[in-house]
Amino acid sequence: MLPRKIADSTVRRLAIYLRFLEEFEDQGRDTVSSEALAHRAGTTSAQVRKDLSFFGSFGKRGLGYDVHALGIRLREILGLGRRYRVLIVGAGRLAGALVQYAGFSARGFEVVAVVDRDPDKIGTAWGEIVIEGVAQLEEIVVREQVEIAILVTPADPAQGLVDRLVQAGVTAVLNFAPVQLHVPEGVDVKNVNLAVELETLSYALAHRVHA
Amino acid sequence: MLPRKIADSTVRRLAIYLRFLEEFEDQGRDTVSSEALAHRAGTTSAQVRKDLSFFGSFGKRGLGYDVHALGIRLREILGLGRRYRVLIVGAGRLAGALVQYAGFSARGFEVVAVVDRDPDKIGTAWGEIVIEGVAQLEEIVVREQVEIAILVTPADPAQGLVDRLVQAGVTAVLNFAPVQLHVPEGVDVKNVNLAVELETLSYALAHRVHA
DNA sequence: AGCATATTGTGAAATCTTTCACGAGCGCCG
DNA sequence: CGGCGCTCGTGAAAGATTTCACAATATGCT
Repeated sequence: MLPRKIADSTVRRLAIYLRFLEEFEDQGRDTVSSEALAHRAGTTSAQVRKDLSFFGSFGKRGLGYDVHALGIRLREILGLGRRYRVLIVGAGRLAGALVQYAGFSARGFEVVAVVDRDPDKIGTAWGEIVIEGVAQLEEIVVREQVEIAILVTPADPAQGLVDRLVQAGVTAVLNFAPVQLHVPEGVDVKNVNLAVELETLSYALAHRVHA
Repeated sequence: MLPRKIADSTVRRLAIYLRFLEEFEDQGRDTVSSEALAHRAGTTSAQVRKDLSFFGSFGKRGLGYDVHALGIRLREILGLGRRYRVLIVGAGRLAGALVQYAGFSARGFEVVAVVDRDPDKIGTAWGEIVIEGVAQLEEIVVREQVEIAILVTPADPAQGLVDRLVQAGVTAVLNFAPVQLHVPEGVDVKNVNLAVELETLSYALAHRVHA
């Protein structure tokens, strides 16, 4: 389960395949072909087979893949066999949407704490979770054994917060702040930037062939 | 302003450069080197120069780029010289966060309507905007001259909704629903899938070299 | 059993993206 | 005004990813 270096694009597709596999499983299908998966995932069958081949050979020639078995295998590969304890930094609306998003906890990502800077928010409850002060950041990371932090703050304080998180032991960060975070070797950061997504759309609109 | 085919990765980086350029402009800096931009954007100076070179040559050798002029040029390239009218489909919490997100309107993306399926939500106001019924989808697209739709619904209804949007004339879609949408030639779709982002993080955690 | 059909697994080829490396232009200073 | 130091622009090389194409193997039918 440990090939040297797998492309990020491959890992993302594996996550997408898993989603459709689960759908097929719910529908009671036993097997699925690379072609069927590819169609659902918006890629090609050769791509699906190549992606999977990095991790072993799971299919049966002439038949396809066993839906259930491949699902298990993909969850294993993606590290989804266990739960992850997640801290959300910043209690704005986007944070609220993330806390409530069922897709996360279904996949094993459990939000265990939320912190914010605003004294008016500290102490208020979001469902099970009571918002704590950002001053307690380090204490919370240790107390809750946080492994993943989701940063949902303005650009300005983001780097300082990530420094504190890393210092406290967090090694994986999902960053929504529109800055490039600098972190030491061994810490993973994934960036999500909604403005950038919209801007690639406007690029496409602007450069469309006008008939 | 019309090179054949520009990589998506390049366009995304241009959007990122623009963000830092604006920051530099606010700081009153007149010029910036490819090296400085690269550092902020988490890439290399050669990459920055190559990205820009697809669209012309904007720098001065020995000096760098004029912050103001390059900003204008990038906004032009990205199609940000005008405002875009955006419809949000689905009025959940994530939609709420998007409506309120200042970054969008600052970049010229103006939310002109929100629709939902839930009769309890229809008629309630979100700031300036009154939520309308999904039945009015086509009417709203025409009335408001919608160009971009943001789909923030569960997976199930997403394809049907996108079919209706395309039929009504929308040609750009930002899709948060965890499905691969099938659209005709000439329609652009960008996908944002938060679960996939987290799963690439858990992949990284699972495959880390355990010292 | 033999044949037709389906679909995987995978090297090799094609394509795409990033990095390298260096010539050339620009401004400053003496 | 000439030389120096800086930084761009870019073709070519390297590296990464995707696509191709086909042998291998499984099933089912007669």
